[in-house]
Amino acid sequence: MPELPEVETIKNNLQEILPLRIKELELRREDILRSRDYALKELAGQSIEEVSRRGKYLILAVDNGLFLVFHLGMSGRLYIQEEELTLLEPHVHVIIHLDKPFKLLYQDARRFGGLWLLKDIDSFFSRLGKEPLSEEFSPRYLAQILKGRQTAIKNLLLNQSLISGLGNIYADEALFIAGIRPDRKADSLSLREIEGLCCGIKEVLAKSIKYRGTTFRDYRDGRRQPGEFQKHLQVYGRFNQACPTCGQPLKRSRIGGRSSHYCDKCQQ
DNA sequence: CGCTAGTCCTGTCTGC
DNA sequence: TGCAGACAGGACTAGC
Repeated sequence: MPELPEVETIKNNLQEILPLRIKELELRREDILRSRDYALKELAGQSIEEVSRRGKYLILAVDNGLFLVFHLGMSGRLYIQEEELTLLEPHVHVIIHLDKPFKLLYQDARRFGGLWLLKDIDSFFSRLGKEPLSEEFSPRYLAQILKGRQTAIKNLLLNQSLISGLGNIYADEALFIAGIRPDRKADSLSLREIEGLCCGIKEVLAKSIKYRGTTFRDYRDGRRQPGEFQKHLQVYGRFNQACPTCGQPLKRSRIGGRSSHYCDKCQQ
């Protein structure tokens, strides 16, 4: 699914077309709306002035203080389509009709994603951990959240209440950059390894944003274009292929129910 | 509290 | 070609 770099890319796409005046939000499947602090009708005639991201969530700020929050789950897409193009792809669950020659579509085959209509986003996002690209996300913070944890480091990187925005792809890539096996107990990392991991996380996320995210299958950006970072992945999805550093075939195993990709030789 | 396994969905790929 | 089963980028929960 879209992880931090993919959601950031969509955010950047949408920022270029602001402001967006909403004519109507058409909800084509009720269960996509996860919770609601206000009625859909309140959105009519309002304008979206600001788009932001928190973890893997995309936040559209409406000018009367309301918020539209999307999470794209595994297969969600949020993209613009010309207004006169009435033919819809399957699984388009939300259409935001705009005062412009295009509309904003939310498409999600697996429906793990969803939409929240919120008045107070602070409490909604209070359960999320630090943003990995922020200055606050430091080796010191990482050391603090690893301390005493017996779970595999990979599991910890995916825990959104500790670090918000990392998913399976970038967790594997960051661990490879840092030379740390994904099944290492979190508590067993040295300070040096923690520093390397902190750098690795920031590095891989920043680079992926530069390449507009990773498209394995489903992901598309706000213009419905695939990303390019899949060409730069070093371990994810490369089971049995040569390690980019040492040439040995890469390994794959299951950690916390998720597939993990790593090099037996380069990661300790 | 920490952690694991199961669950929600559909689409795609693999192997028989 | 058909079909069953595994698997997929996430996150919540029940239960130990």
